[in-house]
Amino acid sequence: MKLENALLSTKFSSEVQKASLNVLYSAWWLKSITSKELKDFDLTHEQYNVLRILKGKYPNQLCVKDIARRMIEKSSNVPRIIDRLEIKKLVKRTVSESDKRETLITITKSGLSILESSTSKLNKLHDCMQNLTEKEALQLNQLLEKMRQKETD
Amino acid sequence: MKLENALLSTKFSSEVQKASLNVLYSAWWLKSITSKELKDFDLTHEQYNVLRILKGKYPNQLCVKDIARRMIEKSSNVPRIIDRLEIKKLVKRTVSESDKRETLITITKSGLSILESSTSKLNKLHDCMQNLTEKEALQLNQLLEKMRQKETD
DNA sequence: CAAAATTAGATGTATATACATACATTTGTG
DNA sequence: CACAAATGTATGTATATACATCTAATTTTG
Repeated sequence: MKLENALLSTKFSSEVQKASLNVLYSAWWLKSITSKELKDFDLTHEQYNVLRILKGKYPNQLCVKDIARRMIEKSSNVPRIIDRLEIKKLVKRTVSESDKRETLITITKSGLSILESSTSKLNKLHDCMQNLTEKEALQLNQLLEKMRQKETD
Repeated sequence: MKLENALLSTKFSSEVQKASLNVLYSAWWLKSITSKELKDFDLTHEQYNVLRILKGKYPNQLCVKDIARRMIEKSSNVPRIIDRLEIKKLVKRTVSESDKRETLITITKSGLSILESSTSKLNKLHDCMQNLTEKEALQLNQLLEKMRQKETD
């Protein structure tokens, strides 16, 4: 859908301003289609993201701040997301021996299993909407990174 | 910042998958830099968005569902955002005469004034980070719309 | 035209975001 | 080594998201 139809607006002051709105809308769109799939697994987008990060380092553990650093949305409140995953026994908390301030998070067998099946479902969705070629995706990545150029590194 | 550095990850299964994460991260990045500016005006991103929509039709009024249809994030709970704007006297609610189910929302003088000054601040921010040319922005818009191609219209 | 279905908006609940603060542990410095 | 500063995590608060439910008004229909 064209942005004009999605927002019922035709008044954009420039292509640059329109691009900002387009990025925001596209992110909402992506989140909402994936969340719909994750619902079958009783996972939120953010819970899935934490599980995915933990799996990336499995069987190593990660502490809360290391997870936070890898989150897409940096202001995510990771301890609270962990709370919900822990209740569902998808992760385990242990106090770090080397630094007792740190809480180490381990993904459980159950967590790995639910991550695997949900990822496979998301990949199927992804294949269905493979509208962009790899070359176009590369171009999109370059443009987004150029947009964020001034970001404090 | 490159996505690899933002997410501390180098394992992307494809440029297409990376593009999804890049869109999500870019949206978070855009929201967080604009929210920082809006804080001076005691406005959230969503409150600002509602005011902007109302101004677009000013001096005409809009009912709640017409605002909702123009929101970037379609799942926004517009009545509650209106609640907060109403407390700050930036908008006014009136029951529609033609259809008493509808609530008509009017932006107040105070709302217009705060919108004007916050918009001018955001535009300044925008100028500072004008990294994309109009041509690149157009290309970005086209790629995002191609990505969303399968969207049910 | 009365009953059923639909629509508009408000409200409730769980989770998340954004940010502040509190507490415990660790590190740095005199 | 004591004590201040910094760090890691948990927790509190306001607002938002996502979605369900409720009420009132309107439209459809039989």
